[in-house]
Amino acid sequence: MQQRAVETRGRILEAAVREFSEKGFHGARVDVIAAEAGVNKQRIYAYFANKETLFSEVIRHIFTLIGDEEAIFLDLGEGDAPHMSEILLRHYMFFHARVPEFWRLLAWENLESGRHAHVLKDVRETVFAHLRRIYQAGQRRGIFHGQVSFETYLFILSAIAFFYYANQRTLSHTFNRDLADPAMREQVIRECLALLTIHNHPASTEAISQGVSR
Amino acid sequence: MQQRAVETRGRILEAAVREFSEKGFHGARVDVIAAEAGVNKQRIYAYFANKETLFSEVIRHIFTLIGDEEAIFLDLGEGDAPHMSEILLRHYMFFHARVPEFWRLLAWENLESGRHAHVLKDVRETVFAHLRRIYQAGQRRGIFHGQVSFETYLFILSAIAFFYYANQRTLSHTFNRDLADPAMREQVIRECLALLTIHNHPASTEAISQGVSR
DNA sequence: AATAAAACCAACCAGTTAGTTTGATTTGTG
DNA sequence: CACAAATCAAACTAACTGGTTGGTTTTATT
Repeated sequence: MQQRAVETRGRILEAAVREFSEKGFHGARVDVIAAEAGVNKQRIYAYFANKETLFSEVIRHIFTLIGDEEAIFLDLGEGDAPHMSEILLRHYMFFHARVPEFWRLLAWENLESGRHAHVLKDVRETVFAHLRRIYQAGQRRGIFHGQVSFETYLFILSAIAFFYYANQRTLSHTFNRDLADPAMREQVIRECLALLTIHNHPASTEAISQGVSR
Repeated sequence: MQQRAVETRGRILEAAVREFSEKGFHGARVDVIAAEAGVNKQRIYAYFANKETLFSEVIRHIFTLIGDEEAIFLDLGEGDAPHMSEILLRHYMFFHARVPEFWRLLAWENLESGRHAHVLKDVRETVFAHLRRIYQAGQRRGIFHGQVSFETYLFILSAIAFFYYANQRTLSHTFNRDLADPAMREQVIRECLALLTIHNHPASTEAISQGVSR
């Protein structure tokens, strides 16, 4: 495959990510992807067997991306346990804001088929194993709840970040608050961290949620 | 409209709820809805202007349902504050398990358009106002965090329940746990409640998450 | 029994869409 | 330059799908 062909294939994939994440598998149009990529429709079928294969590649592409970005967590050590919740929550919140294609495709995927769940697992395994060790060390030091497993802990953090974006429209309406506003997001992050942090002295809680410089 | 017609319209709506919640607006097929309702396709257009109107009715129907079921919270009083988190979390977890059409349609709606957000707001306003009063009274008694608003509190509970179901496939895979198993669900509920409850004595946390008879 | 609403049957229409084909043109490389 | 890979243009097919139509049958009501 020549360099030019590689680039064309790449442009198709990028356009497909946008189209599929916006409208899902059934709503997406192959002709739109071709137009958006500035490419002849025929080229799509030159590089991808059919619409479904293209969709699979899109999922694989975007699921790999979150795995790659999570790699920075490998730099964390046991000493980072006290502010690990904040680091993780901010990472996911910002990631979802920066790459809305991810949470959208994840949502579509869970609604429409769920055939690509294994991809997500594969790209995250290593980092999660690393984080689990830090968490368990933190548990022994009393930073994290003894009865709350690492899985549940990470589940809650993921749930907060995902739900904040995946239900932004309905939430903004229901609570009469504009969740798209960064200031609002900052407030929610602080409050969530306050709720998830163990406070040894329940009376004084001013120290928390002041943010950690990164 | 005769009684028979009312029933036919009802059967169409029920079939439409199933079809739309399974496949979303674009994936759903009018012919399938007709077949599932055991009704002639023509009847659909006798009672609903078009596919989009039918979809709106479906959303309205299912959004009203959650509002109706939340009405039992009106029986709660300030004395229930200590176990309010448990009552709410269990309610939403069980509701999502019993009526998967709700979280699915909510997810579709947020992905596909978001035009019906106001419906959800309208049906929940009254109950939420009631719960807010209990929450704020609880805050004054130290049961809930002083810095965490009622909105954020309810947001987290909703996020946990929604995410647990909306991402069940990917989560089960990633964490190597079968979230469809009721025992697993029970464990997650307990751990989440442990994480969300204020513990005055961080060392002893056995007392919590033993469940509250309802 | 008469009437009208409700429902059925089945063909049909028009627009859409994934995927193909044919043939011409451009571009990079030996 | 010569050749092959890459791309374009545009028409085409076959299946699908939302919605309609015309004529017939069933069912409830008076």
